[in-house]
Amino acid sequence: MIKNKAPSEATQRERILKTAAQLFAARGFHAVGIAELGDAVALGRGALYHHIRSKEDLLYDISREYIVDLAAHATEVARGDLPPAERLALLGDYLMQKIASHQAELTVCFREVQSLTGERHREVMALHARYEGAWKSILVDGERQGVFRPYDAIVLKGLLGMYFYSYLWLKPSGRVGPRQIAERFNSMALRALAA
Amino acid sequence: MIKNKAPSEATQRERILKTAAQLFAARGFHAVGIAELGDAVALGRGALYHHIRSKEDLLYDISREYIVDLAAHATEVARGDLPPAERLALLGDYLMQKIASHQAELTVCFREVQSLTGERHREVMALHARYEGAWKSILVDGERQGVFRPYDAIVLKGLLGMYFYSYLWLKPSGRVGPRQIAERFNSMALRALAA
DNA sequence: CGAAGGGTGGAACAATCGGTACACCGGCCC
DNA sequence: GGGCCGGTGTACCGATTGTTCCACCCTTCG
Repeated sequence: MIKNKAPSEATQRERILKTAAQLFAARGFHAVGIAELGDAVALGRGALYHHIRSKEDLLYDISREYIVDLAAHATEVARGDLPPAERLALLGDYLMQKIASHQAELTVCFREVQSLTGERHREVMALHARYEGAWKSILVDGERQGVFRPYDAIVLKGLLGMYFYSYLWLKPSGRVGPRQIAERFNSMALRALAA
Repeated sequence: MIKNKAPSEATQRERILKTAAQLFAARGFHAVGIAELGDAVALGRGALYHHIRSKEDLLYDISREYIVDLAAHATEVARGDLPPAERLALLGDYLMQKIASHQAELTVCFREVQSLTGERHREVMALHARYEGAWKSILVDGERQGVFRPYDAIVLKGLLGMYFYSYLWLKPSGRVGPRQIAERFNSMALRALAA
């Protein structure tokens, strides 16, 4: 039956993607070999290659999924008609939640982009730019409405760095959860932006 | 003469370190092979290994030099008796200047630490912690003097992320120089910290 | 003039790299 | 029951990995 086969295969692939993300996040894309990944998922190389196309595709699939998700959410929120400060807080919340719930994947997405090549690299970089563009449009809106200072690309880079860099130090078992972290970062951002 | 030999050898080694830093920064430590590095410096593998001990030592030397420098400067400034806001600005200035003037090396220092192993990894991580500790002590001082809000580790992480992340997007030929970037980041930090 | 020694290039090392080919197993449908 | 086929393990591919070894070259010094 298709019904029995499909889910099993899908979960195998998801398991491989998850394990690969953890290994890549911990030691770096090029530092992890196919053999090591095979051991980690308890699969021979032949079986492994039945589920993936290539090692780089693995990195591509992991990175793409999450930056697409972030960009889609941010684009939607940016287009809304909420006050800019609230839109910005929504982006901050969502970002911190994603990093906290999928830290390995987002570490890969942020830190290992450079290991993609050719068209795949360009595509993922374009998605990163799209995400940043959504933030920018909110900052520009805030300026037009007179609630934010004049838009400054450096300020935007600084804010994104503040949120992004958390993939490095976030502890899943930390005392303060992602919601509280987002709250503090959001209020820092708003204080920095307030006209 | 020793005088003729030593400088030549020293500059050879420095040239290797600089080239390695650029390659590691552009494509990642494990993605760059010794053969490629040899080509880049126009040296055979044998000649190359006459100047370095191992590939990982290359990464260690690059990382260590700059985090030691940052930590030393930050520790000294933190111990000073300037107002906390000014001490913080000094750290921000120095950090941005270093990133701008040695972007490849600091990219390696920040992004490739994970590729170090064993004792070398622990040592460099400890230096990073030392650097962060200097920032923390300034924030705590500011709290005691009543000029900063109560110390919050999350806020510190956010501020450091804002500065650090610039290794990714900084353009040496950018319109705004590192001093102006530091100025804006510093004022953002102070607005976020102001009691 | 000969010994010495740092600097160099290149061969060779075992190990591992990502990826492919193929034989086999087990449950499915006809 | 026989053919089919997705899933799997294993052997193997050429290429490249980091590192070592050694013969050479050139300068310097005795």
